[in-house]
Amino acid sequence: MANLFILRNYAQKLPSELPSSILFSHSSETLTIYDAYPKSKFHFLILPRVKPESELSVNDLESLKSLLAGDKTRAKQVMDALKENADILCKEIETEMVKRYGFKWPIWIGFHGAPSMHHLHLHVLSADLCSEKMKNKKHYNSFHPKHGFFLHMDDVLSWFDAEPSYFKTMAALEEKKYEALLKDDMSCWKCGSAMKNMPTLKSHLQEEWDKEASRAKAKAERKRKLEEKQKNTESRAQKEEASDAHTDKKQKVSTPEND
Amino acid sequence: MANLFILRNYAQKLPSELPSSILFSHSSETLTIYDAYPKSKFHFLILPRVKPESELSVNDLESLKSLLAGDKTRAKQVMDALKENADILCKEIETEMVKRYGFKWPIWIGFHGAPSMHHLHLHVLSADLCSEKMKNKKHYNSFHPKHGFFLHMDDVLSWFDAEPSYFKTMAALEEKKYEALLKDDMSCWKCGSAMKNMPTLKSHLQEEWDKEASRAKAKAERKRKLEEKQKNTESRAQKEEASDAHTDKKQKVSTPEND
DNA sequence: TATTCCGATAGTGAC
DNA sequence: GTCACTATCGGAATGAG
Repeated sequence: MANLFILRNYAQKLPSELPSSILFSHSSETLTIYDAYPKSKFHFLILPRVKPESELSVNDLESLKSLLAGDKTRAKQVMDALKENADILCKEIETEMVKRYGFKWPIWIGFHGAPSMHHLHLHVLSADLCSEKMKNKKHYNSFHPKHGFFLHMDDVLSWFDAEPSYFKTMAALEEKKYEALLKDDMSCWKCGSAMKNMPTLKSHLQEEWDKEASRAKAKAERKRKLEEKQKNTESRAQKEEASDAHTDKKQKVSTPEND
Repeated sequence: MANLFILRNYAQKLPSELPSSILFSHSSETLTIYDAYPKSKFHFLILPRVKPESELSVNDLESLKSLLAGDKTRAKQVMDALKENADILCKEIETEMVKRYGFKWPIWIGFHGAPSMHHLHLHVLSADLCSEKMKNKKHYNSFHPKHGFFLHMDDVLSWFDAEPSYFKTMAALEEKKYEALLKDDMSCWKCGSAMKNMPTLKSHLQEEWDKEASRAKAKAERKRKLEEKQKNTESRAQKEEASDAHTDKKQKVSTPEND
């Protein structure tokens, strides 16, 4: 992504004009592309498409800031379209999580408070931040879910329902304020412990994810065994039913609790 | 030189205890060693030896600052011994310059205003600052002959003959003041032009030395030819003398001027 | 906060 | 200002038309 305007470029094209190595999917209002430098195991961008017939110009769609500075109703329509497609994307990511890793884990959906690249883009990425492309503090802090630079979609949507003065304050999106956040010391987004450099952070994040994977897989294994047991019980019950049709010992098995 | 006390260690040993890879020569009062990380084509250190019978302790010899803070007469004796051996060393370096490079160039003799290594050490180095070991700004500024951090021996000796108040001021050698000099922007010690980074500086210094070498060799060549011509003239004169003994056309040939 | 390249800068550990 | 190692920080170029 040497070109700061490449997203704007994509957003003005027809889906058929974009290679499948870039475009993952599309809707009438949005394009979903692979982030060229994924900062998590799964990382996509959803862009609002630039349409000649739309009342929103390419300049309105420059960024979250420019969008929120314009007509609020039209802004909300763009946000809703992005949100809708993010939710669809999440389901697809989850399917792929199970296929590749055997379990699901959370997904974050949000914007950067002070993006570098032109054209509004919604980040949809898995909650791990484990990636070779995660190379420096700015990368990391920009996706830390509690640090303030990463603006969760649901939080941004809530601004629309708040007091107009609050909306106005949040929508100002002062670059300086957000840029400063990127220089802060790093901490693990999961356990909160201080991380003094990138190598340490990256090892730690890998460990956190490995723990998460172990837990999830153990849970999946318990569930599988329980279901197997239930199945046996059912088939035994069926045999018993067949041989002793006047009794019914079948009972519902509750799903194991989260741990 | 991972050990900050290694010079003190050397200074307390007998010359016979030091390997020839470290010790170049010695006198009753001094040791001349090879700088382990030469910042010029020739770079030596002269250390005052620590002697049990001396009135100067190892602490007096800790640094130029500590030496000048003590008895002035004894300090002057140490300085004179260092100076005497530096002058001898210079002659030996010059001989080696001619042997290796075919010409001589200046040699700097002086102290660092704020040394890191313990035990007083006088730097004797050729005026080029061309060396693989010259790696950063601090290295360079610490030997720049006009920057202030490098204290030329003759200047330091002149303090002894100045007003006591001036001696006291200069002898204070405030570390903070000298350390600050090392952070200044770099400039060529020869032509004064600004040098914005080390690679640029090092190429430039190499060019300066190459020019100097060309000039010196051209000069040496002119001298050689002139001497040859003189020799021919002489031998012709001898022949003429032999054949015509009553005339004397021999005349002195002046050394060519510096350019 | 697009990446990448280059180089300066900063902290550490050395025995 | 000892070195060597690691990592961070800081500027500049970048590509396309």
